[in-house]
Formats: sequence, structure tokens, C-alpha cells
Amino acid sequence: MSRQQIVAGAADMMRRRGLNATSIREVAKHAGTPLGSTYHYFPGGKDQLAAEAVRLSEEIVATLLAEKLRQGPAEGVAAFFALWREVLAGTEFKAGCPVLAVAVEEADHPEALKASAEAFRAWSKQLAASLAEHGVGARRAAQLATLLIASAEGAVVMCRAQRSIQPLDDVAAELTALLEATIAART
Amino acid sequence: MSRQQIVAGAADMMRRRGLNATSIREVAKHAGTPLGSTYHYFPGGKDQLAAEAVRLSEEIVATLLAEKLRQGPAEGVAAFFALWREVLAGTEFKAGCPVLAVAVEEADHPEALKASAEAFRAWSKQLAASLAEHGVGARRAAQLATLLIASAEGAVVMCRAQRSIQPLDDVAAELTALLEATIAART
DNA sequence: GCTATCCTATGACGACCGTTATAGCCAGTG
DNA sequence: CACTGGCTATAACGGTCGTCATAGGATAGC
Repeated sequence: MSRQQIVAGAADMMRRRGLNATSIREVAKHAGTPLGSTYHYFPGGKDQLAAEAVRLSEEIVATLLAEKLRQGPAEGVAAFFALWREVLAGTEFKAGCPVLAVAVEEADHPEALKASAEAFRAWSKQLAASLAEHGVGARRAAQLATLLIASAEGAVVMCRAQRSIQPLDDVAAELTALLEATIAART
Repeated sequence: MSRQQIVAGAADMMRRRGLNATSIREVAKHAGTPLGSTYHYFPGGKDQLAAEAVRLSEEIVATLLAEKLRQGPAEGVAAFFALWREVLAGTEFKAGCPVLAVAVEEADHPEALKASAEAFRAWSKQLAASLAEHGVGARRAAQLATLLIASAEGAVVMCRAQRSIQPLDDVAAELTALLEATIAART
């Protein structure tokens, strides 16, 4: 269906150029659908389209995370960082996270912003739950999960600015060590 | 001078709405200067204006960081997080970091992007140097410095999305503990 | 007083934006 | 066959954007 192509194309454009630079016209053209169709599928306009793009991105990451976390928190975190490394490497550091892009551009897109908050919360919960399962206290697990996501998102932005993978690798190295130490201490 | 007001206004608008939603017209109006003056002061157009706004933000943070780091890395990091906490609280979670905003919106603003990369690098160097002075190995100090900046920037974005200060506090708590442990181990 | 220089003031340019309206195609159902 | 509803196709709306050009005013040095 072409509806999904529109959402996927919007997400791709948003993670590269941000929300405001992603025009509905270009999204439609890229998806091979007429402009009018966009407003047929998304009567809520750009806000709705952006919100769905954010939710799609959330699901993709959440699915990968859920799969890898079954092998343990360390594997999940490793997969999370590997995912961003691939995104950066595969786009010459030109793409980042569409969820973050929406949160940074405060225009009047309340649905999209809500979806963005929900995505961060969902990822955090997944990670925190996995940590708690492996003996980390609930409070500490939540803190660690937030740290993991915040630092990964921040590192991706730094990588884009500097056109280098090093910030992400630095952050991943530090957090992997911290995670191992924390889990080892509670086992 | 009105030139500085233009740059400061641009930085403020960028950190709230992002680069693309910051129009030169509005910046000029907000600064009380005519639109034509903007192109007199910044013949390089929006790219130059954005780059100078990023450099101004870099300097403000770097100055504060330099001052606080004289009392040690822990105090510097605490001040860094306190700064972002104030920005968020003082704007109802509607403002973030203009440096990050530029890096996220990949339009053709090469100078601004370069300034953004330079800002991240400058802050990292300051923090890493302070850590190294207090016994942390050079490699580790660089990694930790990157982690501190990445996680602070990422947490600020999460706070904006969720309209809550908790992500920043969670990250600050984790990193403060990590920092203390690291410095204690090498002393 | 004269002039050169910096800045103001104003308006225009082409382009793109989000959104809406309207008319037409083209299935599938009865 | 008729017809209805989902989607296409196309054009237009008011608005804002970055940028540029040009003319006016002020101010400082001579």
C-alpha cells in the first residue's frame, strides 16, 4: 500500500533534514503518490503524518530492542548502538533519529511531539525492564535506561556534526563498561 | 551594538524552534533592526548568521565551563547540568541547545554545521583536559568528556519531548556517580 | 560646508510552503 | 448495467521564505 510508503518516506526525510525541511510535496513525490492523496490518507495534515512517522520509527527500534534484549541487557544495548552506527555509516553521517528531530523543532505539531515523547518513554521502559530482570534495582534501572538512550541520541548528533563515528564509539565503550560493572555487582 | 542583538536573538530563536523555523525576518524584527541591516552585517546570509549564533552559544557555555572547572571536574560537570536545567525550567521545556539544533537540520548551511562541530569539540576538550589534570588517563578522559556532553544534550531533548526534568536529573545522577568513582580510583 | 562611509529603510523577486477544492477515474457491489 | 466510494489528478489560495537592489539619512573627517 502506498500509505506506508508515504510514512516511511517521511520518516527518512525527517531523520535527514528535520521536520520543518520535510515538505509534504516532496514526501508525496518521493513516494510516487499525488499530493492530494497525502491529505486523503492523513486528514490531520503534517502533524498527523509526522506523528505516524515517529511511531513507525519507534516500532522498528522497539522490535529490534525486544528481540536482542531476550539475550540480556548487554546484547540489547550493543544492538542499540550498532543500529545507530549503521544509520550513520550508511548515510555518510547525514541521517539521525527522526524522533529527536521532532522534539527539537518546536512548531505547532502537538501530535508529533506527543509521539516523540512516547517513543523515548517506550524505549526507556524496555531497557529498564531488562535491567531490572537482571538484578538492577528499579530506580537505578530507570536511570540507567534513560542514560543509555540520551547518550546514544546525543552521540548521534555529535557524530553528524563532526562527520565522525568516534563520539558514538566513545559513548558505547563507556556505557558498556558501566553496564557490565553494574550487572556484575548485583549478580 | 545591534549586530550582537541580532546574533543573540537568532541563537534564542534557534534553540526554541530549530534552524529552519528561524527566519531572518523575524530575527530582525525581534532585534528592532530592519531586514536590510541583517544582510549588511552578515553578507554570508543565513548560513553566516547561524554560524555566529552557534559560536556565541559555544563561547557562553565555554566561559562558564572554564570558570567552574577551576574548582575541579565534578563542579564543572555539575554546572554544565545546572545550566541546562535552568534553560529548560526557564522556558517551560521549550528551549534546548542551538548547537544541537543546527546539527540535526541538514540544510545547506556548511558554515553553521562546521561551527556546531567545533562547539562540541571545544566543550569536550575542556572537560577532557580537566579530567586529565585530575588523574584520569587521556584516552579515558576523552571518552568520559564525550559521554558527558552527549548524554546532557540527549537528555535535554528527552526533557523537551516529555516536558519533564526527570531525564536530565536521571542522567546527571548516573554521571555524577560515575565521575566520582572514576576520579576516586585514580587519586 | 563637503564628501565619503556606514547603516537604514523599503520594496520587490521568484520560489516554496501547508492546505483546500473540485472534477475525474476506476474498482467492486447490487 | 448503474452506481457508489476510494483514490487520483490538477490547480489554486494566501502566506512566508531567502535574497537582492536601490534610495535615503546620518555621521565623521577634512
